[in-house]
Amino acid sequence: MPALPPTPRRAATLEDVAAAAGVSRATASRVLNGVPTVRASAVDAVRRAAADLGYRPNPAARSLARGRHDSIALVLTERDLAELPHSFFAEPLRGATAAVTRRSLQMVLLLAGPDEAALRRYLDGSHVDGALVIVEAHSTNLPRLLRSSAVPVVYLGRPVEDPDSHSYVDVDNYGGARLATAELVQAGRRVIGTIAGPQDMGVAVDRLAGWRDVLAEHGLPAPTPVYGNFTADGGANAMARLLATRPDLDGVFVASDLMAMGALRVLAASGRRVPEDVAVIGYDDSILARTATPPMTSVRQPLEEMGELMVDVLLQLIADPAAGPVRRILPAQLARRESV
Amino acid sequence: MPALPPTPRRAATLEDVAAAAGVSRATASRVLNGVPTVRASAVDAVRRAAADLGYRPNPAARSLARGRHDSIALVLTERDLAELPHSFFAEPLRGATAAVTRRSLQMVLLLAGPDEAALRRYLDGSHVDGALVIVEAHSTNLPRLLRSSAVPVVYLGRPVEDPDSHSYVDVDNYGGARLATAELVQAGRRVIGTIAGPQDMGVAVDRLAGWRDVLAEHGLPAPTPVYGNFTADGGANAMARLLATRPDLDGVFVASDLMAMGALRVLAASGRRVPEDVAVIGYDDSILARTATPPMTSVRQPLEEMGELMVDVLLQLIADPAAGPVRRILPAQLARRESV
DNA sequence: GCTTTTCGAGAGAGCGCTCTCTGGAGCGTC
DNA sequence: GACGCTCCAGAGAGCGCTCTCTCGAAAAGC
Repeated sequence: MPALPPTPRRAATLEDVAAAAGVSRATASRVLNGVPTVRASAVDAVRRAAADLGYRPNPAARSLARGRHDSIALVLTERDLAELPHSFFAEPLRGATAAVTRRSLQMVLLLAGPDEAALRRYLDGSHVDGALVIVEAHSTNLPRLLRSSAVPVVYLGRPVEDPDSHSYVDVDNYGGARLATAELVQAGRRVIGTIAGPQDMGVAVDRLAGWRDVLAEHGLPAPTPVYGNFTADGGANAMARLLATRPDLDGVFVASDLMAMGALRVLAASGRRVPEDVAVIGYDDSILARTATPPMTSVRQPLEEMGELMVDVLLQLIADPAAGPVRRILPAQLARRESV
Repeated sequence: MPALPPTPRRAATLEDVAAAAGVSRATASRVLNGVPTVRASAVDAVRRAAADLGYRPNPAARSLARGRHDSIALVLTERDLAELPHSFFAEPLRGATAAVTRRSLQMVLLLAGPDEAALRRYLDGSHVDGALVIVEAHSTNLPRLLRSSAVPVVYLGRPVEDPDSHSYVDVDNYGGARLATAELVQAGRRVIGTIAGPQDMGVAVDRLAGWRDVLAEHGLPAPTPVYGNFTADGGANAMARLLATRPDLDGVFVASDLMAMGALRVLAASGRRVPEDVAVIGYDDSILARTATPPMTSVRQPLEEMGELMVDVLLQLIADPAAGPVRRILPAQLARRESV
């Protein structure tokens, strides 16, 4: 005769809790959901029974019954994950996850691959209550695709096309560039160039404008800007071109840390010392800035805070989809190090 | 009289599809799940109806009925997300997500905060079918906590304690260190030091052993190793100490790129050129290595592949939990650049 | 003392799907 | 021609929870 099989260790259900507490399933549900119209002794009994049985509500059943999911999607692209500097998605991710956890929601990770339409289908397929999109704005047409999707969507950064019809959380790029340029001026630099990003990106346009305006306000001449593509090599090329035009350069504002790494390499190769001969300020305050030689001053974006704010905005939209596009712009800061 | 309310645009259910196709719900379900015993004409009708109605199965209902979730958890820690070099989680994440998507599962992101027990409760709470843990091994006691959790767990990297009772995917750290050291020997270096990691981490122990063994095999003396804590500043301190003991150093193997950044800074400050005076090899092949001045040779771990493999292993364990701990070790490679 | 109101809680109908059970055709067999 | 098979497909019972409906009992009102 075979030994008795071990107790199947089925997870406790609400039914079990109700039975153990001597109340109906409905009452147990009320207690666990904080409905106030329950006699105190019943509340205690249910709480105790739930604890004793190690009861955890089955989220699938709950979601089915409620028609809500208590989970939101986080959309990243494979490309960005591979190429973006560390902080760009790690920090917002951290902020968003913290905010989501605090509200006991869960976050589903979605990697948008080449087939972005699949993503739209997924979002319309009633899996999540809303979506957070953290991708490089210009590298995607997600905003176009997701417009009028079944669930609300919040973007990190202003979408390039038709920004007014989307909800987003952004940082003040113009202000950040002003901060950096003003710092260089304050340090006594007089020939302050810039390595700007591609001008089909709003971010890059704003940063260029901030640099230009501060120079103008101080009556300083603006060297012709050079452009990079937000890569290290692009930054190196741009720096070489800038030095060719303005060998007397004594300061440079670079629109990203990654480009600044290339720029530092070229400055070193040309025999110039940083900051003695040329002061450099990057943008992003990424790990690259912190570990550069010398550690580099850089414009810091409140990325983690942005992630949290994205969740706030998304929940607001989930609660009231008609609240229309919500836009929030946060100020940039300057992380001062030894390159100025 | 109020206008008729707009059609509620309720999502199509299986019932709707079945009705449109003129079959029962059961048959529609069969078609959509690829059960072969269905007449061809019915298959067509159901497929067409599903397409017409834009039918997407409700995952909550499916999960409830099947008792499976088709989703796995990805566990990261806040700390790691903040401090680890870019590639350390981005690449495995990418590999894992790709593998998960390919099998049309979904990935739920879990940030393990200070309260790691909450994580255990979550995993036992029947939300996911299994978990992937991508955290710095020594910074956590997750393995202890998650042992005998309700669902299978696969770790990136060998857990420090009691590794034999856990499933993991790791890379051959000893072999990677051998690769790097052999490269330095081959380049004609004769005084080859190492900046090792904390010796309470298995990874660091293995890397140190690889370096030592290769030197011994070539009959080269091994300078006393110096230790860093896997930070840039730690690497800088270690480098300074190493130079103090062995001013004649002409090669150094550093157990992480981040520490190598600090080392490069100190080498530059001491007036030594890389690679002319001292050759440097890092570990991780992160963006730091690629953007360093000069671009640095580094040991590359197949992190993306590891992420994919983790998913394979996890699915295998979900299918057969009794398959016992599964261990997989992948070989390291060398990414050659200009620092040797 | 009887009716009305309020409060607390049970019954039970779903939510959308899966999957077992059952049964009707259509075919071959003796 | 009765019987047994195989092949398809419908009926319907859940999966675990929420939430409306309903109702008894206690409190309040006249």
